[in-house]
Amino acid sequence: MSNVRVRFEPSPTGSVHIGTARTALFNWLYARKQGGTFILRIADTDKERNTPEALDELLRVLRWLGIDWDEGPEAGGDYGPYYQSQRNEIYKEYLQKLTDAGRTYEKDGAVFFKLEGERYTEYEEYAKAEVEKVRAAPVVIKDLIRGEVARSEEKDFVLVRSNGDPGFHFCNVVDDIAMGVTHVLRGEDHLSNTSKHIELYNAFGATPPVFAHMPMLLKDPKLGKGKMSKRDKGALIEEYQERNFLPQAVVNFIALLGWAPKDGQEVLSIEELTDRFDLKDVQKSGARFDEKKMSHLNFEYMKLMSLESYAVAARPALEKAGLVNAETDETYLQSVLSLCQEKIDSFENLPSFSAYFFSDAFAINEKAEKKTAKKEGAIERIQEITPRLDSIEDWTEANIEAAFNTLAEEKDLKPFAWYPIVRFALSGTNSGPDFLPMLEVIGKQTTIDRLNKTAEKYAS
RNA sequence: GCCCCGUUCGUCUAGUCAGGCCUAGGACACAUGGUUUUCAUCCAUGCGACAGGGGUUCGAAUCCCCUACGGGGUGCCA
Repeated sequence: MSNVRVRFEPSPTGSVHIGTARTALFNWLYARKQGGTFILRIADTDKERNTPEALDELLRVLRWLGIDWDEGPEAGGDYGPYYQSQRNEIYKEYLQKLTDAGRTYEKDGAVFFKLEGERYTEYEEYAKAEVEKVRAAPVVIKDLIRGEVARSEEKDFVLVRSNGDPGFHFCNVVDDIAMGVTHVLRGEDHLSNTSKHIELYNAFGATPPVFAHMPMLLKDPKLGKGKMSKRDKGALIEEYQERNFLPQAVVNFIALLGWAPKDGQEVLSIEELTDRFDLKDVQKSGARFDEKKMSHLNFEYMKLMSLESYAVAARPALEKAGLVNAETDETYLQSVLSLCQEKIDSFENLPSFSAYFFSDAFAINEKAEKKTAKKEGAIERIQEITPRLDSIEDWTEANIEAAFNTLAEEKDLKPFAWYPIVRFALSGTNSGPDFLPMLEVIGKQTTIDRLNKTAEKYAS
């Protein structure tokens, strides 16, 4: 194991944003690639917004994505506690160090960090007020993605709020020092704040970690400006869970947001991602999320699955639609699914595509109805083929095909004359899986019943 | 306002560090055609970008400067 130590520090305030998931993933990927340690640290200092349910949800989502942690909640570790709400003694201790060094002062009940340098006041447009500023020496941020970035802090900032809670910048740096964090990978929104953090490292006499600021995930321009927010469509991992996306597809997709492997391969398992991952290949500019590409990746994974695991993954969507239940015969389910796997690009579309295999109460497509059942001679076609099919003893694809061919020869037509109307009678639509296998799977009795029913219904 | 980061097809990106191999490659999307005598699969083809301007150079997507545009920060949020 290398000495690389990275951490992911989410605040458990509800659902998991796709950008949060990406930050977790990139930290995890880096730790695994380097043989380092991945720490999960919970930023739960805001008591009103943090709930135990939200924390459970967070852990559940991480596990669903296949992200595990070496230190943190439920995993333990030598640098705990891993909840910021339980680290007050440590914060007090570190605050004392700064106070002893003469780097703090109190104002309005809060504790501020005192920058070093010449002081002056200036009218600031942003604050719309005269503010005190400091000409502090620039600090250099060593960033694996952006190179060296120089920036100077110009205002003292809050360490401990007037209600006694330590603030983000302070907790962040103290925890990273105390936990021996070596690399900090986070969103670009923290780049400007990093000069505060380096001021703090310097004040503690600690060596800053190596930083890597990842590009922002941007909102679809049609929806507005700026970074993607939790309210935007596609922004929440939970949405993909509900829509029965495959976790490996979600992981693959978010890994490709702001990063690309050198060899250009796009469909990558989490092992292959780990193997190829390199911070040098992370993009500098913001990335926009494309649901179509996400679906495409999902389909690629759906096609790669064995029929057994495909069936396992398909069940939730089919059960939600009320088409299958625990009693549904697994062999039948798999034979239906074997027809769908190559055709259908998402589990959320599976129920509408396959409903008629499980229920007689399937929807009737009006366009298909017009093109088949309501056409001249449709009933005759059904009446011609039904007895032929009924007389088949061994209901196999080959025998079914033979029945159609024999009839077609007798009538001097092509089997195609019967296919569409039969497909419609069985499925209520004019599209679906390959025709003959579909009949075989549906079974003889159901086929005959539906043909008779359709003939009756459109007889007048 | 000030500070920081960025800018290659509609989108994700390769190429930029070490300038010529780039008439800029791939993927998704889209369009057309084909296969599947169904289709949402599959195959083929097409469409489509170096933000603009100036420099440096024999030569610039690649290096430098300016402008424009985008993003972020500037919170007793994280």
